[in-house]
Amino acid sequence: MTGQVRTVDGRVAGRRGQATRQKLLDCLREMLDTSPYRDVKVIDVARMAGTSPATFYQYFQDVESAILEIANDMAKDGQRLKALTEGQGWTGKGGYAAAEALVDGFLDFWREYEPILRVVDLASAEGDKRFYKVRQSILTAVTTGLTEAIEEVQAKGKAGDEVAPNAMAGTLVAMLAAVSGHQKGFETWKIKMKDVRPALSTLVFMGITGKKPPR
Amino acid sequence: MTGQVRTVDGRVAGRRGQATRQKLLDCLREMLDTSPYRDVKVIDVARMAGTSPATFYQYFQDVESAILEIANDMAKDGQRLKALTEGQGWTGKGGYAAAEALVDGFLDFWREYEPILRVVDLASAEGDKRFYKVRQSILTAVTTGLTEAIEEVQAKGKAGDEVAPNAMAGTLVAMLAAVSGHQKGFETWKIKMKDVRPALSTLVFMGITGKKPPR
DNA sequence: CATCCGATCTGACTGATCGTCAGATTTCTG
DNA sequence: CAGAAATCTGACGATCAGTCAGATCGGATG
Repeated sequence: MTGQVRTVDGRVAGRRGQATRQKLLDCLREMLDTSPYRDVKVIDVARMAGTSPATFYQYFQDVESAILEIANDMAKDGQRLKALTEGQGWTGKGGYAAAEALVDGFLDFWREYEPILRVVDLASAEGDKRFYKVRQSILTAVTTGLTEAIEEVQAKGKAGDEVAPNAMAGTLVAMLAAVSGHQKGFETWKIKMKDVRPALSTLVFMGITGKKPPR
Repeated sequence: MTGQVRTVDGRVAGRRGQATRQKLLDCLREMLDTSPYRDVKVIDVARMAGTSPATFYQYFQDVESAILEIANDMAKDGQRLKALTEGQGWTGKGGYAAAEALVDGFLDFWREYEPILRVVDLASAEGDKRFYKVRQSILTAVTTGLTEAIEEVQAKGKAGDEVAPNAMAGTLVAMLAAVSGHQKGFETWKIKMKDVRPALSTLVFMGITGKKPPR
């Protein structure tokens, strides 16, 4: 799957090439930490990496492609979120703990990759399928996990015509992603993340079980 | 508040000037509908408006400032969302209907201003205070409305140490904004908006009342 | 209607970045 | 160390940002 690293013109990159490429990616990521996406210039990234713009274009089609690369690595790391939906039952006290773990996992993950996820979100919303795919690869795992959990709960209960499990799961995941992506915003405002965590956990729990969490 | 329209160098714009300015804003908005934010060029906007780049810079500092202008108009329109949290009680069947109305209001609003909201979201997350303020002016009204609703419900009930009302409200609003902003994404995927609406309404209702909605 | 004047627009320019390519430089191989 | 392969870069044409002085427009005046 993860084929060898190649240059734009298809040659396989050697040791030195890989190092340069990686350095460019690192610098790009740092750049995104500090500058608005719209203002990230190839020339700045190259300068920071101590190389020339031409070198950048040897390894990447354009800035977007390079970010996509970083995003792919991130998505690989993101697969660990999947585990947070599996294994434990979702009812009762253990269920609420599971909800809390899921929430914390999201918050941490988003905090770590915040600038990249911003770009991924934008590009996805703008219809770029490559980025949409990356975003989905992170969210899908969690969404399907939650979908199964909801289906299980609904099967157990007398279950009338409930909310569609996958819609509820998708909504919960979108909520988690959104709040995670605006952590700074919340804190700049009058809302403490300390209070947001239980709010999220409660909504996740209620979305899955349909009940108020136990105290 | 809404002072006269001024050029960059402080002169008050007359009829012709206002028309030109508006045309530029319209073209910019159309541009954002079709091109990625990062690719929107002043020169293209000017060309589309049948004028020259120099004219653009007569009315706007840069592309961001112009978008901010559009965003401000949008925010003004967005104040109508406030009404959706007021007036009706949130308990029982009427409460669920209110939740549905709120959800629909959000979905419609976001659909209408999608490309602008994308940029507002990004710029806010990137720390641009001007855009953050616009975003807040839309969300705050709704958030405070919901906060009051939750406080009211909690006061009525025996209310132990519940979730912080403003955190819950902020979370619900973030959820609504997120899902609204990814409507296309949901549909491209396997989730129907037809199913998402009740999921959202249910979460809103449960977040406020702590109970499952009545059937 | 001719003239004038402020409002408005634009051609033209400088500087910055993009994206490319041929050729220089470095590293590897034997 | 020579030769080949890999890697890097200076330099270039094209595009866009942003500025300014001067051209044009449109209404007011006599």
